[in-house]
Amino acid sequence: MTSATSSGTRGRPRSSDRTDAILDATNELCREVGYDGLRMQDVADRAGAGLATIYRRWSTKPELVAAAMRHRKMIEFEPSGDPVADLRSMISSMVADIGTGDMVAGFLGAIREHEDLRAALIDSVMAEMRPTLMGLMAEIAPDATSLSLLADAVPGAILVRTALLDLELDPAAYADEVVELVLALR
Amino acid sequence: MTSATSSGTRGRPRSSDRTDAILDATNELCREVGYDGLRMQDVADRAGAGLATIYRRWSTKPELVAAAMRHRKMIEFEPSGDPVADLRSMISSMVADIGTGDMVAGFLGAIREHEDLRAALIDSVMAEMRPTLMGLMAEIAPDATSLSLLADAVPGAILVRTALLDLELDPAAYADEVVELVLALR
DNA sequence: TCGATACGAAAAGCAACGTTTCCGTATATG
DNA sequence: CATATACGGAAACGTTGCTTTTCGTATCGA
Repeated sequence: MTSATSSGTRGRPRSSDRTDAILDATNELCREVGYDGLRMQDVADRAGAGLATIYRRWSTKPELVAAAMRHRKMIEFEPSGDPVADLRSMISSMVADIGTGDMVAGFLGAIREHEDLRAALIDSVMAEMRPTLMGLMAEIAPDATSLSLLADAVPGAILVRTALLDLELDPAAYADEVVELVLALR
Repeated sequence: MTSATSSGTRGRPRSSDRTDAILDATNELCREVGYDGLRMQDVADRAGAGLATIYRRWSTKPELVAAAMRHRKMIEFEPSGDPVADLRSMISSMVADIGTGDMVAGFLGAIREHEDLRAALIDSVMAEMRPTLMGLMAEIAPDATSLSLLADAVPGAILVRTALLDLELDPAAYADEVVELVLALR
């Protein structure tokens, strides 16, 4: 039931089974209760692991969360050729991916203190998304000069509405709002 | 050196001097280190007060911070008649007021747990600003249909750039970006 | 089979910090 | 003047939650 990462070392190798279970549990809990609400003991319980098994791999909570963030796969996005439809579907995924207010809120506090966590969050949430987003918008409104502002404002409004105002955000409806704005820039 | 709030009660009255000093210290420290970084002991030290003097007035940290938030005066804003100039100046003030990333970041985590704190933050930062912002944008681009999205996206982009990306945001430059976007919607 | 290491479970260790309490002193009402 | 409360300073209390350690057992390489 285990696949070993057989190095040249002696003794029982670590189970990549356990590693994945822990990272998955971390991601699930992050989404459910946010960074602050995440307890190491809860991660262990959900993964069916012991605390020692976690700390053998990552030495602190932010390191674990950063690793978990990098572990989850990017939003898969396959362009259909219709930039408006693509933009719409991408924004929808983005809303769903950013998730509840709880999730993001705590992170913003935590990344102040842990640079590696910030990097992981940005890589996982922003870095991949931003060029795609700008590319699609540029296809729709080629002459618009404010696209880099929009690239920050589109996720920013999600943040304001979920984390600050605590609204339930409908992915499709939000996508429509953004599409309408970009279309107005043609 | 004190002005008393002489109620019908007996004993030495509380000094409004001390109340103001504590609220001011709270606001200063919030701006410097954010909500999470704010220590009750530090508030007391900066205000030259004792912890008992704080807790005699507010029973918890979030209550104190909420009170401090409501205590600071709104952004004063006097319309000049030129909506573009007014929008520019208003956005500038907004960037300066929202302040460093530290400030907002911790708040987003804290307001999840303290509804009164959320209300104070929204009243102090968003409530006053939003109608003014939308009004100015509507003057500039009367036919635009995306103004309510922009009303969340404009502060949202500030959030993303300061709290998430940790960029230094130049108030005037950011105001220019927003103005340019709104002008494109005419 | 032996030695080294991993595993889950449980129990300490321990540091931070909000909150409370105590002290001696100051300042109000009556 | 007597009483009640506020004040600053400092110490104490209590909780929370990350991190470490210990235990008996399991699983790998040699």
